[in-house]
Amino acid sequence: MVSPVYLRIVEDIKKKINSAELKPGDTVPSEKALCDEYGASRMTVRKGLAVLASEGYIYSIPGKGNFVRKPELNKYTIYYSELKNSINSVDKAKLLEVNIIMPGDKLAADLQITKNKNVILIRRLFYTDGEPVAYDIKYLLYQKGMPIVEKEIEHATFPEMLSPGVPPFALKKEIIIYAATPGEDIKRYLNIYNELALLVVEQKIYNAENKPMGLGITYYRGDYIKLQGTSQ
Amino acid sequence: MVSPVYLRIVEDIKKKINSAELKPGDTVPSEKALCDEYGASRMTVRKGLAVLASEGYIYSIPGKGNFVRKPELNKYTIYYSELKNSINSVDKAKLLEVNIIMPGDKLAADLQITKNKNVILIRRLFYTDGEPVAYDIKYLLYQKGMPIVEKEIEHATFPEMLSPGVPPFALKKEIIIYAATPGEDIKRYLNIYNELALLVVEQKIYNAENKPMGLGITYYRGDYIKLQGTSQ
DNA sequence: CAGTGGTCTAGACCACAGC
DNA sequence: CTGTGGTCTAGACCACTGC
Repeated sequence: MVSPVYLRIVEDIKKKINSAELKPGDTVPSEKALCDEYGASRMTVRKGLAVLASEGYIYSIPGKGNFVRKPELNKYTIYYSELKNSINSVDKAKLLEVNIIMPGDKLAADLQITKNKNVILIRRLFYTDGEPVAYDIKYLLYQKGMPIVEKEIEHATFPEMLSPGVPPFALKKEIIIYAATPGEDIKRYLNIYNELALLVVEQKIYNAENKPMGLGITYYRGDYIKLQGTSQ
Repeated sequence: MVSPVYLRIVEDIKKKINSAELKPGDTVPSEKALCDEYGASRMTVRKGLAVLASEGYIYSIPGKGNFVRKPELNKYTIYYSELKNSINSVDKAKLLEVNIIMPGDKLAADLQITKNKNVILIRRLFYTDGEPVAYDIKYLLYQKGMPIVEKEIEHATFPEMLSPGVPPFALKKEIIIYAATPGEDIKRYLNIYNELALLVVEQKIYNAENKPMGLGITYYRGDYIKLQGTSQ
């Protein structure tokens, strides 16, 4: 059970980078030098370097060499869905309204459509342990094959509302996260009687051609939700 | 200017996945079949498949084949630093306090240390256009080479406070995002006179051995900051 | 010019799936 | 057993860099 040569190269170079023996900007030993050091063929060495490159540790400049990359210190990965995330989870959803509306100026601009195009509006309330914890609004462009049945809409996440009309791999998504104080209507929906902050998450879905397919806004009780992100 | 064979393989298979011709769970044509189809050697075909695998499109099971992966619909990438993010930016920081303290129960547990260990406390106020927009607290374990000079601390981000004692590639980080209402002290620091929500971002930094190195909490005026994340 | 990385081949041997 | 992917070699030719 000895690990393959290319993985030993990967591990050795990772160790040198993590221990600051190789610093950002430094050149990694040339492929020829690594061939000699490990007694390996060039393709094997290159496979190891390809792994390091795909993991963001190094990059290469043709004719010059391989170099240690500056780590992206500010990059985090976060898993978010309206109904489930790493810290909290919604156990029930109630459909408040499904309707077809004409967009106002802001919505038409957000969805990059003219104001005479119809938009599907979906409003829901999310519950945890019987308590309302979030108020959710979605605006969707109509897609072929989109679920119109209320049963299907009620517990669907945003991408699920669009598929199977749109294959999921082709979707690009964007979220914007901020805090706000609730207006009177949201206070009523979420049973808020005293001062309480909302965590607001806006979701925007684009198709493969970067055309907006839908906009979603979810207002969470601030004492209910926490989002979590990790680096690497 | 013809693109290399392995990239043509990558693009062709991506197209098939995005157009739902290949669905999650489907098998990609075998390496032998792709060799025949493109008139290429096996190593060239494998290079293309390696790219698709590293980008999350496919995975392989030895002895069985290559398969289309289910897309991670809930995964987002977010770039966050206390002082700068994609939508807003801090232009000035004021150091309120640098001190050495004994941790309370909660802080000791968070940092996984005993209560008799000293912790460095740093409190700052962030400004944009002359207005205070965020209140920032950091708790750090002392590291060799850590900057003690106030000038250096004032405008440093969390990872910068720890390096060069800790090489940046070795750091793992975690953020937790939530909304809250401000207490009296924060209202005073941030000039908040009426109802206003806070966006709170907790940062935790771990070294390569998963030992906590520091905890940071930043309280942003809700009308100031928006965090942005994108999929893919 | 020599040294670098980028692409590619035509084989090889291995371990594992499934019949 | 055949078919699959996983590792590896010893060459080749190309384009680019820098002296």
